Amino acid sequence: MRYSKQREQIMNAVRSQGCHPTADQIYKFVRQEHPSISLGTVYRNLNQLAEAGELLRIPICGSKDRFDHNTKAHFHLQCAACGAFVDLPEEVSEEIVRLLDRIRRQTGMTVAPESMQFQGICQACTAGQKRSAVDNH
Amino acid sequence: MRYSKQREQIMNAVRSQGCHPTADQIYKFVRQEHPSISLGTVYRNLNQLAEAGELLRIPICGSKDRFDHNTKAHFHLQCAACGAFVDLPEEVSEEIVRLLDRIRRQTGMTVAPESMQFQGICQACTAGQKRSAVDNH
DNA sequence: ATACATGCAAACGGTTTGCAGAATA
DNA sequence: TATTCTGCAAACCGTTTGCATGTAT
Repeated sequence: MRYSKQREQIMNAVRSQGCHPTADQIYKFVRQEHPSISLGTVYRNLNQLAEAGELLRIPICGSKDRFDHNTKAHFHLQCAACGAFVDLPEEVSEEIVRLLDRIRRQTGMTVAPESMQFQGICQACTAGQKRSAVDNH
Repeated sequence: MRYSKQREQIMNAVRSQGCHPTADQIYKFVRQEHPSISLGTVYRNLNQLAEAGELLRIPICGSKDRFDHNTKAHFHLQCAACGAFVDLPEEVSEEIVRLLDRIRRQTGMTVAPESMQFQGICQACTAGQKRSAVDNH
Protein backbone atom coordinates (compact mmCIF):
# COMPACT_ATOMS: atom_id res chain seq x y z
CA MET A 1 0.00 0.00 0.00
CA ARG A 2 1.65 3.17 -1.28
CA TYR A 3 1.44 6.44 0.65
CA SER A 4 -1.30 8.91 -0.18
CA LYS A 5 -2.32 12.15 1.47
CA GLN A 6 -5.99 11.20 1.14
CA ARG A 7 -5.52 7.92 2.97
CA GLU A 8 -3.63 9.62 5.77
CA GLN A 9 -6.36 12.22 6.18
CA ILE A 10 -9.04 9.53 6.15
CA MET A 11 -7.26 7.54 8.85
CA ASN A 12 -6.91 10.71 10.91
CA ALA A 13 -10.58 11.46 10.49
CA VAL A 14 -11.56 8.01 11.75
CA ARG A 15 -9.29 8.44 14.73
CA SER A 16 -10.39 11.96 15.58
CA GLN A 17 -14.11 11.27 15.23
CA GLY A 18 -14.40 9.02 18.22
CA CYS A 19 -18.02 8.17 17.53
CA HIS A 20 -17.92 5.43 14.85
CA PRO A 21 -18.33 7.70 11.85
CA THR A 22 -20.01 6.70 8.60
CA ALA A 23 -18.23 7.00 5.26
CA ASP A 24 -19.99 10.21 4.35
CA GLN A 25 -19.22 11.77 7.74
CA ILE A 26 -15.57 11.00 7.10
CA TYR A 27 -15.98 12.40 3.60
CA LYS A 28 -17.43 15.68 4.89
CA PHE A 29 -14.74 15.91 7.54
CA VAL A 30 -11.80 15.34 5.22
CA ARG A 31 -13.28 17.64 2.61
CA GLN A 32 -12.75 20.57 4.97
CA GLU A 33 -9.02 20.38 4.45
CA HIS A 34 -9.11 18.60 1.10
CA PRO A 35 -12.15 19.88 -0.82
CA SER A 36 -11.45 17.92 -3.99
CA ILE A 37 -11.56 14.45 -2.40
CA SER A 38 -14.29 12.16 -3.70
CA LEU A 39 -16.59 9.81 -1.85
CA GLY A 40 -15.36 6.91 -3.98
CA THR A 41 -11.82 7.51 -2.75
CA VAL A 42 -13.06 7.55 0.84
CA TYR A 43 -14.74 4.18 0.39
CA ARG A 44 -11.77 2.67 -1.41
CA ASN A 45 -9.39 3.74 1.32
CA LEU A 46 -11.66 2.67 4.15
CA ASN A 47 -11.89 -0.76 2.55
CA GLN A 48 -8.14 -1.00 2.17
CA LEU A 49 -7.51 0.15 5.72
CA ALA A 50 -10.05 -2.35 7.02
CA GLU A 51 -8.41 -5.12 5.03
CA ALA A 52 -5.02 -4.10 6.41
CA GLY A 53 -6.48 -4.29 9.90
CA GLU A 54 -5.96 -0.61 10.67
CA LEU A 55 -9.63 -0.02 11.30
CA LEU A 56 -12.89 -1.91 11.62
CA ARG A 57 -15.83 -1.75 9.26
CA ILE A 58 -19.09 -2.32 11.09
CA PRO A 59 -21.97 -3.33 8.83
CA ILE A 60 -25.32 -1.90 9.89
CA CYS A 61 -28.53 -3.54 8.77
CA GLY A 62 -30.53 -1.15 6.66
CA SER A 63 -28.30 1.85 7.04
CA LYS A 64 -24.82 3.20 6.53
CA ASP A 65 -21.84 1.19 7.71
CA ARG A 66 -19.69 2.57 10.52
CA PHE A 67 -15.93 2.67 10.88
CA ASP A 68 -14.01 2.28 14.10
CA HIS A 69 -10.37 3.03 14.86
CA ASN A 70 -10.59 0.64 17.81
CA THR A 71 -9.65 -2.66 16.21
CA LYS A 72 -9.91 -4.67 19.41
CA ALA A 73 -12.90 -7.01 19.24
CA HIS A 74 -15.86 -5.40 20.96
CA PHE A 75 -19.60 -5.00 20.54
CA HIS A 76 -21.89 -2.11 19.73
CA LEU A 77 -25.43 -1.06 20.42
CA GLN A 78 -27.38 1.25 18.19
CA CYS A 79 -30.13 3.13 19.98
CA ALA A 80 -33.44 3.16 18.14
CA ALA A 81 -34.60 6.18 20.15
CA CYS A 82 -31.74 8.65 19.84
CA GLY A 83 -29.59 7.03 17.16
CA ALA A 84 -26.49 6.84 19.33
CA PHE A 85 -24.00 4.16 18.42
CA VAL A 86 -22.15 3.09 21.54
CA ASP A 87 -19.67 0.45 22.66
CA LEU A 88 -20.96 -2.19 25.03
CA PRO A 89 -19.15 -2.27 28.39
CA GLU A 90 -16.33 -4.76 28.62
CA GLU A 91 -18.00 -7.04 31.19
CA VAL A 92 -20.94 -7.41 28.84
CA SER A 93 -18.63 -8.19 25.93
CA GLU A 94 -17.03 -10.93 27.96
CA GLU A 95 -20.40 -12.42 28.78
CA ILE A 96 -21.32 -12.42 25.12
CA VAL A 97 -18.08 -14.17 24.18
CA ARG A 98 -18.79 -16.79 26.83
CA LEU A 99 -22.27 -17.30 25.43
CA LEU A 100 -20.89 -17.80 21.92
CA ASP A 101 -18.52 -20.39 23.35
CA ARG A 102 -21.37 -22.21 25.01
CA ILE A 103 -23.39 -22.15 21.80
CA ARG A 104 -20.51 -23.76 20.01
CA ARG A 105 -20.16 -26.51 22.57
CA GLN A 106 -23.88 -27.15 22.78
CA THR A 107 -24.79 -26.98 19.10
CA GLY A 108 -21.64 -27.24 17.02
CA MET A 109 -22.44 -23.87 15.46
CA THR A 110 -19.66 -21.30 15.38
CA VAL A 111 -20.87 -17.71 15.67
CA ALA A 112 -18.59 -14.96 14.38
CA PRO A 113 -18.36 -12.30 17.10
CA GLU A 114 -17.68 -9.53 14.60
CA SER A 115 -21.08 -10.22 13.06
CA MET A 116 -22.96 -9.41 16.23
CA GLN A 117 -24.66 -6.03 16.26
CA PHE A 118 -27.16 -4.98 18.88
CA GLN A 119 -30.08 -2.70 18.40
CA GLY A 120 -32.25 -1.41 21.16
CA ILE A 121 -32.42 1.46 23.59
CA CYS A 122 -29.33 2.96 25.15
CA GLN A 123 -28.80 3.65 28.82
CA ALA A 124 -29.87 7.28 28.73
CA CYS A 125 -33.01 6.64 26.70
CA THR A 126 -33.98 3.58 28.76
CA ALA A 127 -33.70 5.84 31.80
CA GLY A 128 -36.12 8.23 30.18
CA GLN A 129 -33.73 11.06 29.42
CA LYS A 130 -34.64 10.89 25.76
CA ARG A 131 -32.50 12.88 23.44
CA SER A 132 -33.68 13.50 19.91
CA ALA A 133 -32.38 11.46 17.03
CA VAL A 134 -30.75 14.49 15.43
CA ASP A 135 -28.27 14.93 18.28
CA ASN A 136 -26.56 11.74 17.31
CA HIS A 137 -26.05 9.56 14.31
CA MET B 1 -56.61 -5.38 4.35
CA ARG B 2 -58.79 -6.41 1.44
CA TYR B 3 -58.49 -9.86 -0.12
CA SER B 4 -56.22 -10.37 -3.09
CA LYS B 5 -55.20 -13.48 -4.94
CA GLN B 6 -51.60 -12.27 -5.06
CA ARG B 7 -51.39 -11.85 -1.31
CA GLU B 8 -52.84 -15.28 -0.72
CA GLN B 9 -50.32 -16.86 -3.09
CA ILE B 10 -47.48 -14.96 -1.46
CA MET B 11 -48.50 -16.11 2.00
CA ASN B 12 -48.72 -19.69 0.72
CA ALA B 13 -45.29 -19.39 -0.83
CA VAL B 14 -43.77 -18.25 2.46
CA ARG B 15 -45.44 -21.12 4.27
CA SER B 16 -44.52 -23.78 1.75
CA GLN B 17 -40.91 -22.68 1.36
CA GLY B 18 -39.83 -23.66 4.83
CA CYS B 19 -36.36 -22.23 4.43
CA HIS B 20 -36.72 -18.49 5.10
CA PRO B 21 -37.11 -17.42 1.48
CA THR B 22 -36.02 -14.06 0.10
CA ALA B 23 -38.44 -11.76 -1.72
CA ASP B 24 -37.19 -12.78 -5.13
CA GLN B 25 -37.42 -16.48 -4.29
CA ILE B 26 -41.04 -15.90 -3.35
CA TYR B 27 -41.47 -13.90 -6.55
CA LYS B 28 -40.10 -16.72 -8.68
CA PHE B 29 -42.21 -19.27 -6.84
CA VAL B 30 -45.50 -17.39 -7.17
CA ARG B 31 -44.78 -16.51 -10.78
CA GLN B 32 -45.09 -20.19 -11.66
CA GLU B 33 -48.82 -20.06 -11.10
CA HIS B 34 -49.24 -16.32 -11.61
CA PRO B 35 -46.77 -15.21 -14.30
CA SER B 36 -47.91 -11.58 -14.41
CA ILE B 37 -47.16 -10.79 -10.76
CA SER B 38 -44.56 -8.09 -10.20
CA LEU B 39 -41.71 -7.95 -7.70
CA GLY B 40 -43.07 -4.66 -6.36
CA THR B 41 -46.32 -6.37 -5.47
CA VAL B 42 -44.42 -9.11 -3.68
CA TYR B 43 -42.55 -6.57 -1.57
CA ARG B 44 -45.68 -4.55 -0.85
CA ASN B 45 -47.54 -7.62 0.32
CA LEU B 46 -44.67 -9.00 2.36
CA ASN B 47 -44.46 -5.65 4.13
CA GLN B 48 -48.17 -5.60 4.83
CA LEU B 49 -48.19 -9.17 6.07
CA ALA B 50 -45.23 -8.45 8.31
CA GLU B 51 -46.98 -5.38 9.69
CA ALA B 52 -50.10 -7.45 10.32
CA GLY B 53 -47.98 -9.97 12.20
CA GLU B 54 -48.65 -12.83 9.78
CA LEU B 55 -45.02 -13.30 8.97
CA LEU B 56 -41.58 -12.06 10.04
CA ARG B 57 -39.21 -9.98 8.00
CA ILE B 58 -35.62 -10.74 8.89
CA PRO B 59 -33.16 -8.05 7.83
CA ILE B 60 -29.82 -9.39 6.67
CA CYS B 61 -26.77 -7.16 6.73
CA GLY B 62 -25.45 -6.69 3.23
CA SER B 63 -27.79 -9.05 1.48
CA LYS B 64 -31.42 -9.81 0.78
CA ASP B 65 -33.91 -9.87 3.62
CA ARG B 66 -35.58 -13.15 4.55
CA PHE B 67 -39.19 -13.89 5.39
CA ASP B 68 -40.41 -16.42 7.92
CA HIS B 69 -43.88 -17.85 8.46
CA ASN B 70 -42.87 -18.74 12.01
CA THR B 71 -43.80 -15.59 13.89
CA LYS B 72 -42.74 -16.87 17.28
CA ALA B 73 -39.64 -15.00 18.46
CA HIS B 74 -36.58 -17.04 17.63
CA PHE B 75 -33.04 -16.55 16.34
CA HIS B 76 -31.23 -17.42 13.15
CA LEU B 77 -27.74 -18.26 12.04
CA GLN B 78 -26.50 -17.68 8.55
CA CYS B 79 -23.65 -19.96 7.56
CA ALA B 80 -20.78 -18.19 5.83
CA ALA B 81 -19.56 -21.47 4.37
CA CYS B 82 -22.64 -23.01 2.77
CA GLY B 83 -25.08 -20.10 2.91
CA ALA B 84 -27.68 -22.03 4.92
CA PHE B 85 -30.03 -19.93 7.01
CA VAL B 86 -31.12 -21.95 10.02
CA ASP B 87 -33.08 -21.51 13.24
CA LEU B 88 -31.11 -21.67 16.45
CA PRO B 89 -32.22 -24.46 18.79
CA GLU B 90 -34.70 -23.42 21.45
CA GLU B 91 -32.37 -23.93 24.42
CA VAL B 92 -29.92 -21.57 22.81
CA SER B 93 -32.64 -19.01 22.18
CA GLU B 94 -33.56 -19.13 25.84
CA GLU B 95 -29.96 -18.55 26.84
CA ILE B 96 -29.78 -15.56 24.56
CA VAL B 97 -32.94 -14.10 26.02
CA ARG B 98 -31.49 -14.56 29.50
CA LEU B 99 -28.31 -12.81 28.42
CA LEU B 100 -30.28 -9.85 27.07
CA ASP B 101 -32.08 -9.67 30.41
CA ARG B 102 -28.78 -9.62 32.25
CA ILE B 103 -27.44 -6.91 29.98
CA ARG B 104 -30.45 -4.80 30.78
CA ARG B 105 -30.05 -5.21 34.51
CA GLN B 106 -26.29 -4.63 34.42
CA THR B 107 -26.13 -1.73 31.99
CA GLY B 108 -29.57 -0.24 31.60
CA MET B 109 -29.43 -0.93 27.87
CA THR B 110 -32.42 -2.67 26.32
CA VAL B 111 -31.52 -4.94 23.41
CA ALA B 112 -34.26 -5.76 20.90
CA PRO B 113 -34.22 -9.56 20.42
CA GLU B 114 -35.63 -9.31 16.90
CA SER B 115 -32.56 -7.33 15.89
CA MET B 116 -30.18 -10.15 16.72
CA GLN B 117 -28.84 -12.03 13.73
CA PHE B 118 -26.00 -14.50 13.93
CA GLN B 119 -23.45 -15.20 11.29
CA GLY B 120 -20.93 -17.97 11.44
CA ILE B 121 -20.56 -21.61 10.51
CA CYS B 122 -23.43 -24.04 10.80
CA GLN B 123 -23.31 -27.43 12.49
CA ALA B 124 -22.63 -29.42 9.34
CA CYS B 125 -19.89 -27.13 8.08
CA THR B 126 -18.27 -26.84 11.52
CA ALA B 127 -18.16 -30.62 11.53
CA GLY B 128 -16.34 -30.52 8.22
CA GLN B 129 -19.08 -31.85 5.99
CA LYS B 130 -18.90 -28.73 3.86
CA ARG B 131 -21.63 -28.31 1.35
CA SER B 132 -21.23 -25.78 -1.41
CA ALA B 133 -22.85 -22.38 -1.21
CA VAL B 134 -25.09 -23.09 -4.19
CA ASP B 135 -26.97 -25.87 -2.41
CA ASN B 136 -28.53 -23.39 -0.10
CA HIS B 137 -29.44 -19.74 0.05
C1' DA C 1 -68.98 3.83 -5.96
C1' DT C 2 -65.06 3.93 -3.47
C1' DA C 3 -61.39 2.41 -1.56
C1' DC C 4 -57.65 -0.46 -2.01
C1' DA C 5 -54.50 -3.47 -4.96
C1' DT C 6 -51.94 -4.23 -9.06
C1' DG C 7 -48.18 -4.01 -12.86
C1' DC C 8 -44.87 -1.31 -14.64
C1' DA C 9 -41.01 1.46 -14.59
C1' DA C 10 -38.50 4.89 -12.52
C1' DA C 11 -36.31 6.44 -8.25
C1' DC C 12 -33.70 5.63 -4.14
C1' DG C 13 -29.60 5.13 -1.05
C1' DG C 14 -25.41 3.12 0.07
C1' DT C 15 -21.62 1.29 -2.11
C1' DT C 16 -18.65 -0.26 -5.91
C1' DT C 17 -16.33 0.16 -10.28
C1' DG C 18 -14.33 1.54 -15.01
C1' DC C 19 -11.73 4.91 -16.85
C1' DA C 20 -8.34 8.52 -18.05
C1' DG C 21 -5.18 11.26 -15.79
C1' DA C 22 -2.13 12.36 -11.62
C1' DA C 23 1.02 11.09 -7.96
C1' DT C 24 4.33 7.84 -5.71
C1' DA C 25 8.33 4.97 -5.60
C1' DT D 1 9.18 4.33 -15.73
C1' DA D 2 6.10 1.19 -13.69
C1' DT D 3 2.57 1.03 -10.52
C1' DT D 4 -0.64 2.64 -7.59
C1' DC D 5 -3.88 6.11 -6.58
C1' DT D 6 -7.25 9.74 -7.62
C1' DG D 7 -11.67 12.22 -9.17
C1' DC D 8 -15.52 11.65 -11.75
C1' DA D 9 -19.53 9.52 -13.22
C1' DA D 10 -21.94 5.61 -14.18
C1' DA D 11 -23.32 1.14 -12.59
C1' DC D 12 -25.03 -1.87 -9.04
C1' DC D 13 -28.43 -4.16 -6.05
C1' DG D 14 -32.14 -4.63 -2.95
C1' DT D 15 -36.03 -2.18 -2.07
C1' DT D 16 -39.56 1.48 -2.41
C1' DT D 17 -42.69 4.51 -4.80
C1' DG D 18 -45.71 7.20 -8.26
C1' DC D 19 -48.96 6.49 -11.44
C1' DA D 20 -52.69 4.84 -14.27
C1' DT D 21 -55.53 0.83 -14.34
C1' DG D 22 -57.97 -3.06 -12.32
C1' DT D 23 -60.68 -5.40 -8.64
C1' DA D 24 -62.90 -6.50 -4.16
C1' DT D 25 -66.38 -4.87 -1.24
